Amino acid sequence: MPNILIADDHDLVRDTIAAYLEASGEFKLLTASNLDEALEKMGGMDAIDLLILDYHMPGMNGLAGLERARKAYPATRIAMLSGVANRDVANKAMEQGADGFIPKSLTAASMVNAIRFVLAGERYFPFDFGTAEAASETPAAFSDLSDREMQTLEQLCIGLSNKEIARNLGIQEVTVKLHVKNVLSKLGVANRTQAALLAKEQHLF
Amino acid sequence: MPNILIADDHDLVRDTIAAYLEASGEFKLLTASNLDEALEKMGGMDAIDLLILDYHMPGMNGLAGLERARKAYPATRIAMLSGVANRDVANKAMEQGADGFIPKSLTAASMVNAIRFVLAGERYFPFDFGTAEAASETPAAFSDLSDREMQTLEQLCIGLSNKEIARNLGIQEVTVKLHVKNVLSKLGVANRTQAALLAKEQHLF
DNA sequence: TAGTCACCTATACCAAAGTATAGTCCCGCC
DNA sequence: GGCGGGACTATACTTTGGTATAGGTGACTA
Repeated sequence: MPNILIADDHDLVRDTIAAYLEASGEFKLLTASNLDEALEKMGGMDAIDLLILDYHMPGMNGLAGLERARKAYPATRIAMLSGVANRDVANKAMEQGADGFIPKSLTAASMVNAIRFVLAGERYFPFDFGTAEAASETPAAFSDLSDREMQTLEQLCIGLSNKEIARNLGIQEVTVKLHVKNVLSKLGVANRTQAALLAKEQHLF
Repeated sequence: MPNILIADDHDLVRDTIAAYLEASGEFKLLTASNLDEALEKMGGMDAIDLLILDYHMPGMNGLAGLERARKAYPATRIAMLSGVANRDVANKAMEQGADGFIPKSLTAASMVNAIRFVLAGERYFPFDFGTAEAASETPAAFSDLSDREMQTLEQLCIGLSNKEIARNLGIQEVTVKLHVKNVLSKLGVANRTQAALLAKEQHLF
């Protein structure tokens, strides 16, 4: 029977999903409440066939945690679990070596199918997830941003001033102003606060 | 056997929790994916003993949805379910007539106990939840804000300018500047963007 | 009654944010 | 080669944001 290790910081969610999967009689479940605990348990038991990681969980830092897990266990199948991530995040996860992506909008039955799929060696990616719903794909506006503009936006999202951003990026304040102006017009917002709020809402940083 | 209606927009979370509860053999479960659907199902079947509402769900608008549900069904027991809410939100939920508060940090077994509790006519509130963890209680800084300052902060959180805020609150722009200044110093942040981000991070608006 | 506090307004000043225009450099592309 | 685009800088300007100080009102309270 395949061993599955599921890591999610919400005990309730993790335990009930684990119980649901175990009830199917097809899998053996282990759980962890953060990335470090998950990696540790992997070490003790190398017979884990599938590692399921919650996108929002201590130690993850977005997709950085996925990379850590992937490097530590290049052979293990890894699936991402997320309630908020949009399609672009899912795409990036797949690029970074995830074997599957399970949005929490999936039904429980579909999740089981997805897991069977991944365990069979396929990669599971629900291309249709969230299509019709509101703003599930990163709005086109964000992909229009150039590299520098994106970096600037990232700094805006910590509430930094133009001067601080200039120092951090090693450029002049005037240049930052230019980038900020472009960001605002490309995102269609009126000021830096709205830009930061919008980016945060889309879970970009 | 008591009837429970659980409403959560994440199909996966809702279905697995429902399955878990049903597996206990103590309850009969119904589900809904948003508040309107939940209220509708209540109407068709007035034998619902417990309504479980996710704090973040279409139609909820924070605790406004709880109030709607409470008004529509004054006699039904209602519990809130949340993965992010802090203790202050939980307190407010209890004040507004919730009979229980279930953080997702609870274990599955504790949730069942909590539900038994609520169905028995008690009010369930996990006083210890999130005590030791990071920033689970609304930082003191926020409670220092006066009414007007709080209203001003709320407007900041939509990225409005001082002028717009002044118009919305029916006061002069200079006054808004005063409120903003006070908010910044009370929250210990450098500018309006940081204030907005901080408030959003604490899920205040 | 005096004190305190939230709230509002006013004037004034300086710093920061945002706009506009123009020009340089580099790189990839037709 | 010429072209366009991204990144960067510069100058100059207007608007907004944030600080400082001072003063007026009403409400609640010692």
